[in-house]
Amino acid sequence: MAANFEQRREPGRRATLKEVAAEVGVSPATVSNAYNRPDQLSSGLRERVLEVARRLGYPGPDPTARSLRRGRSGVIGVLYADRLSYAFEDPAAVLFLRGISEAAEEAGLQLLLVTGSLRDESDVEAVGKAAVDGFVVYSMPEDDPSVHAVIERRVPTVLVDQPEGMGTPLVGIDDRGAARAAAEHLVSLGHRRIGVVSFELAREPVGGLVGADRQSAATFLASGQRLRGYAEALDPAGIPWERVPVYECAENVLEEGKAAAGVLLAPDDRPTAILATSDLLAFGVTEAAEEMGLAVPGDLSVVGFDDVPEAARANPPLTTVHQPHMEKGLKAGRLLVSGLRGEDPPRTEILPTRLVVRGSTAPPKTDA
Amino acid sequence: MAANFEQRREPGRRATLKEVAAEVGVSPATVSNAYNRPDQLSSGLRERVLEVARRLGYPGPDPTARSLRRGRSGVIGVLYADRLSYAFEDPAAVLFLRGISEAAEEAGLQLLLVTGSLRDESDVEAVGKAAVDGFVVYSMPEDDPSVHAVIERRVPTVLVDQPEGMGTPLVGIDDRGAARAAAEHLVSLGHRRIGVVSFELAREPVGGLVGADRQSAATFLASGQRLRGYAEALDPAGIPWERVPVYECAENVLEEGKAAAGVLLAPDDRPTAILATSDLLAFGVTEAAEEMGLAVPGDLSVVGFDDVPEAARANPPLTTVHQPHMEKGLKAGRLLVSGLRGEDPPRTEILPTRLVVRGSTAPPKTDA
DNA sequence: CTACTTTACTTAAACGGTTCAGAAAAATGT
DNA sequence: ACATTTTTCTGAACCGTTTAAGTAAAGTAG
Repeated sequence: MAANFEQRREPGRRATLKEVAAEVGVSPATVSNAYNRPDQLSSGLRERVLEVARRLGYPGPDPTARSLRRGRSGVIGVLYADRLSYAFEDPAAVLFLRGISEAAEEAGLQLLLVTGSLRDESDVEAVGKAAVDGFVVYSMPEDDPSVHAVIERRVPTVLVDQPEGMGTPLVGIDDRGAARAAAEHLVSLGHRRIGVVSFELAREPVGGLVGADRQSAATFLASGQRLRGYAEALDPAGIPWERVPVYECAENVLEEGKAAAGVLLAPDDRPTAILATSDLLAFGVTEAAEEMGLAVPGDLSVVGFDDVPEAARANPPLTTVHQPHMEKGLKAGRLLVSGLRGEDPPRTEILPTRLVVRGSTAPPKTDA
Repeated sequence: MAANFEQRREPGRRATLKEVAAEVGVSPATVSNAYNRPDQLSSGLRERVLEVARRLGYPGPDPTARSLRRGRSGVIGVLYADRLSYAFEDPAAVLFLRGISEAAEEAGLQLLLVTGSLRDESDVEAVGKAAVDGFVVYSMPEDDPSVHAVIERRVPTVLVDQPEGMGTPLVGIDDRGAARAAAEHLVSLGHRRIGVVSFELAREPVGGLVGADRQSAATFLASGQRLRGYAEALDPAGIPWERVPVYECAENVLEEGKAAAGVLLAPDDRPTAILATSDLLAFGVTEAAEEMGLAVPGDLSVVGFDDVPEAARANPPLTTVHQPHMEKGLKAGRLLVSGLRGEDPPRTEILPTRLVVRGSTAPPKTDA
């Protein structure tokens, strides 16, 4: 008795189930049942167990031990390419996370944010160290070691915005078709000199103008497909893709969009329109243009991609490709959940997109 | 591709460390060392172990088992009041999460998002079921059972925007002082008829106008303190607080702000200014006002709280109280990390705020 | 009052690793 | 060649639970 009392006061050490059992004078199994299967005990004893637990400061069954024994953790991991902190910078990613967290809540699961392998090799471990029942892999280049690590883990997985891989369920959009529509919009407005601003093409982004070789080597599905989509619209319109300058940004952030614009808008035969593969980059382009004294859309049309909420509120409102980010997260999450239940979810879900024409695009000025 | 076939995951059990050991013909300890302490093996044997592991499809030590044995999980939990999906709706919360995730990355930890107890009782369990080494509790009413559950868990914890509790480290701002400044700003502009829009005052928000009794019973620290701050500025200015209408929103979302405005702006002696306890609510007020044909700031001044990035870009730009959300997350995260290391972190960190006067406030129209 | 079902617990074997205290073998010093 | 250190690997306890299978006692049917 006295010993137990002492233990309670001891800082640091928490009581264990076994200790509670000893104190009550029952077997550990009974204490476990008190928490997990109340119907297996007389309610009197259960009360007594709970009461002793309280007295001893036993916080309930240890989650880790329980997970080990039960074989599942009740957690789903989200693998994101960039540093976690960037995930929160991109409104599209935030929306996606929101969708996923909604799916997680539905299923009573929790969300573990797992940082992808950035430049650093050490972070591949993170995937192996994550105690999760399954993964959602969001927007990673296909050659990323972290993605490989996820596959190696052999847990249910859903890929998002990625090439199909080994029969893993997939959620995505028709990047190529959507990009084509964006480019066609510019063509139909009469633009002939067009520049492209893309985010990372592959794991090690170069940052700067890139040629066809690098473009076709893109391992970041979204980038690669979007560029192809642009090409498919421009080429037939008599705008040879080889002559279209493509700037690869090192990161999907506004600042990089500005930098890109700085380069693309420099030459004398400056483009009359810019296609950006994300709204964030498009905002950067707009900002840079305005700083250079170019009016949008008067002197320069800008098209984004994503249709984040800010796009509609921007000044001018951004013409962009809408995609259902939150729904993408929700779908991905639900697919994973059904995978966890042992069901066999549909292989592929392609979500619809649409071009939203707003105020950032207009016919080019007829150069006098 | 043939490679795909090869990698296609075999159905059935994953190999365990023990099986790998058996196959290689060494003890489990050696396999464990191959992964965790390479210096304890001859490199030749290590190679052999890793090779067999690969062949058997052993994904490396199970994270859960490892956590159990090691006594730590490498995960920090973030407890947020609302449903997880709402956490991503409030830009302030997103910024905070970003700060936290940065701190987590610094320390090589992962982030588990734990949903607080909403209305539902069942979610208190979530806290007990989370396999984490510590918690950051973000902006919860002090009487919330989840918060209590966290304390019960007896793991290192950092409270954010909350009353001090049991010697737990705390990160916050001077809500009262900041709110006072906001209200004083309106007073100095000459406003006499002022309305207040607050988010939840306690766990079970009422939604509607609330009297002094409920106000003083606020368990949501931020709300309570901000109201007191407003009162401290208005009372001495000859605007008796009892006469100031206070509308409690059921949730911190734009729509609720609109609803509040609908009520507050209805009467004949409508306020010339509104104090909102968050920017999100302020946006709602502005939107409602404009729909009612009231110009901001011409007919109505609006002051927010938080200074989320959108505040500066809004139309008109919102006058609001700036607080360093991301830094708050960063600080909280770092405090927790040092707590996990067994260090004894400072008890309390109060971060600075400042009133940012922008375009949504102006002197009241001199009613003719 | 006997045979059979329930109820209320207990036993003991997992779950999948880590780690500390050795033991055996190899390397080093003298 | 012998004592000593270093390297390489093993044994076994342990982390804190859950759960299938079993047992004793109590309840029910006939």
